Amino acid sequence: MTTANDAQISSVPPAQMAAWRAFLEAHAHTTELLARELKDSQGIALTWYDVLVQLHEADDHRLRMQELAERVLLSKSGLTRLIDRMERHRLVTRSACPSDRRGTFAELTPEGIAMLRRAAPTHLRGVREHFAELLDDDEATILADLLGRITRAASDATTTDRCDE
Amino acid sequence: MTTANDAQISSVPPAQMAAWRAFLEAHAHTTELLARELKDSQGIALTWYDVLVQLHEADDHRLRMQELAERVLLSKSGLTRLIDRMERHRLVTRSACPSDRRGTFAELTPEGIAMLRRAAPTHLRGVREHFAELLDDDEATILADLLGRITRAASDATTTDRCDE
DNA sequence: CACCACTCGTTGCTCATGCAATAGTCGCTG
DNA sequence: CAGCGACTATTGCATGAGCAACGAGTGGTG
Repeated sequence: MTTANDAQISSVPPAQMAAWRAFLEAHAHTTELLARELKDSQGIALTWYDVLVQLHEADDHRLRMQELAERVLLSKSGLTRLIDRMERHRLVTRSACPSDRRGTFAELTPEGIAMLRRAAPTHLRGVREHFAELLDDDEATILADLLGRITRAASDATTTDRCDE
Repeated sequence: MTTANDAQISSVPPAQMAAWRAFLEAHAHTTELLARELKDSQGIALTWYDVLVQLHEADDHRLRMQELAERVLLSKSGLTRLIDRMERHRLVTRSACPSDRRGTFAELTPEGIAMLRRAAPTHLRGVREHFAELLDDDEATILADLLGRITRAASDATTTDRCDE
């Protein structure tokens, strides 16, 4: 396509490629470790914990399904089943949205709050031990900045590529 | 609830917590984007591409199942099925290991190599566009260093916690 | 050389997730 | 105010992945 096919193949500079691989490895290993620690200590999956946190941070401890799906980085249907399972375990409940009858709220139950309180120390200890303690404040700030830049670019690409791709 | 509990709950400093969330978001968005680009252009999943790359980099374009599983960050059984599917598509073949009759090699076929050549430009363009171009060389080096540190700590924790947990 | 603990890869099972299609609802426009 | 396009959540379906159990094979020890 261009003068050299090889130029295209080697088009990611070595330092950036190393960073990319380090990024993938770090994510896989840390999340696997955190997921296992949480499962072993409380018997719940990381996705469940994430739902509990998001709901806890929301007004009235509840969110619309769509909004929650975006926050926990899951598809709508994926969230529907996840909330099904958590509802069976009494950690959340569904309730109708009065102002829009299409809408459904997922809301934290007292049991859900209790579970969050039990799980949080385990999870936060894990994040601290396997991530936070390895970074000083400056490094953490730099990291958040770099990764925020990457997220924004990816989000832009996702929203715009309906048109320009 | 109490001062002690709060201390535990807030035990990850803000800068590090922000970095952690940025880390999770960046990973979710970039991998989803890259996976979709690869699927749209070549019809293959990111895991397939990863297998092709790992085999291509290996001596004789082949690896033992176990070794390959570790490199593509998948469980043994997960890799078994993945190689099943790729074998059906003629991208890889299995062959016996002569020196250890328990062992199996997964080996790249010519079709596999061809697929890799077709997919690589798409994927590398994606990595460049959505990741590499957003970092200068110094930033990439810093990032690889920080994340490498995190990976090493997680790997250590994974291998040692059979004993100390 | 007989045994035994370990390793390797596969299989059965279960769970988790995304896509496409669907039913119900909303609100705008003619 | 009737109708239509857009949106909300759920469902059917197919795929993907891990855990535990298994059968075959290996290598070290008595």
